[in-house]
Amino acid sequence: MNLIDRFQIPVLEQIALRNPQATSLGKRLIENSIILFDELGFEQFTFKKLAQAAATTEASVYRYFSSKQKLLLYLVNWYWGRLECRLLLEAQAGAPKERLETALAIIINPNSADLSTANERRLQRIVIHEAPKVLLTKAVDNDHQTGYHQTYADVVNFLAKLVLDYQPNCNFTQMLVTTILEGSLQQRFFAQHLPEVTNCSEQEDAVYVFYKQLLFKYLHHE
Amino acid sequence: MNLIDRFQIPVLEQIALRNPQATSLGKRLIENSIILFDELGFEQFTFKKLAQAAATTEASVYRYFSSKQKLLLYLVNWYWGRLECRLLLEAQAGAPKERLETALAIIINPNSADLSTANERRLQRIVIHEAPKVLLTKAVDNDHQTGYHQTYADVVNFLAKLVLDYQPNCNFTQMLVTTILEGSLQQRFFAQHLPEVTNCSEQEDAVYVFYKQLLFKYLHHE
DNA sequence: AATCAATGATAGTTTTGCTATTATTTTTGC
DNA sequence: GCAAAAATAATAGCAAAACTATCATTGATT
Repeated sequence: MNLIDRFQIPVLEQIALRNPQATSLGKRLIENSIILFDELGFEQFTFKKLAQAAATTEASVYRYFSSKQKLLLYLVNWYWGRLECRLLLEAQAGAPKERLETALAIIINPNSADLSTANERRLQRIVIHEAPKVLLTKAVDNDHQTGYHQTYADVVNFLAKLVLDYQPNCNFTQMLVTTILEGSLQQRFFAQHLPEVTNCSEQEDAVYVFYKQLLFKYLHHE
Repeated sequence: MNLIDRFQIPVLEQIALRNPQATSLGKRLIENSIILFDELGFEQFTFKKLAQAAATTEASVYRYFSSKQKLLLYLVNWYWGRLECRLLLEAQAGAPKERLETALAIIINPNSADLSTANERRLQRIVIHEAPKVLLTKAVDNDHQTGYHQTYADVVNFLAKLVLDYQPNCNFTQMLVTTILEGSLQQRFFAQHLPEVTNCSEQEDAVYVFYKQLLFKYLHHE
């Protein structure tokens, strides 16, 4: 077990009814839900299909997650949690500018270490395609109060701190960070599905180049 | 009937089974769906509830829209179509910089003319909260091929042209435009529901100030 | 007056999301 | 190693949502 897998993400235990990482069935559910969410999308995904894929029953799935929304929320939090972990490990040393560049690379670069496995790549696709569906809900205020979006907020605030270390005069730190964070994910979607509204081919990493320019040009002018 | 209401949005007729603007029932459906999508959200919205609100039957609703996804797509296209119309009317004259500033104000400013009615404000909230749910779907490639997202692409490309008029050396025009377009909508959501990841209060228009800075700082450096 | 399109009224189907119950297996404490 | 407890399987069932179908009625057109 490597460092990143030992990183605890506190939110996760609140979202699930019981810890899926602790049992063999639980792990099977997570594995298969990542595959199914990726392949079917949120709308076509059902607990019945998940149960079938994980060789269990619908009722058993409900003992781990009270709804498919919660399950997706669990996966999304896992993504942000691991990203936060990588940021803490890799973007803590060096000069402010260097740390900011490292952080940006971690957030945006698709060729980085944590996308090395098929599941990690699936997980990022899930975040890109499905995450808004558990954020843009009438339940968002309750969810947020319960802490279900705290990991995301933590990532934003970690990055905001890096920005302020580099450029203490920056006025709209969080807006800058979320613009880059959300924008870079969105560009990947556009690149694949609405190519005429973006100018990034997925190979040469135009997304990284653009957002790096955007970030540093904005900060240099302050 | 003012100028903007006479502007034809070609996509709309393809999305609906029959033109809802042409009949009294159709208009009632549109009116009430705007209210209901806004108040219930996409998930809780049903054709049964819409039928009840518009004093008709579920079957009749299905004669106008084949699904609630299509109805939402219709409303979202309407939003972008009207925005495109305003851009064409108001951002065509003057120096490139001036036109770009006007366009930005049209896109971002919530106090502008087209948000004067309650329904227009509802429509913008719907675009903010619900639009991703008909974009981030497994049907997106089909939808896009059918032209269901063309109005959005048109808006993006209109803005991209303004950017290029102002700064012909800009490399990532579309990425810049979508970043601002999507970002500014998202900030309104954050402001209301996850205030700690943004720094805009909704009153003094920080969103406009920030994205204007971001845009022009990026372009001046080219 | 006859016709045709739009709407109303009603019913029915399938799927999803979820709950409940009981049986069986597995784990845990002693 | 055994009893108790917990987890899971197996199965059934319900309410609502998302449609589809049918036929009667109204209302506009010519």
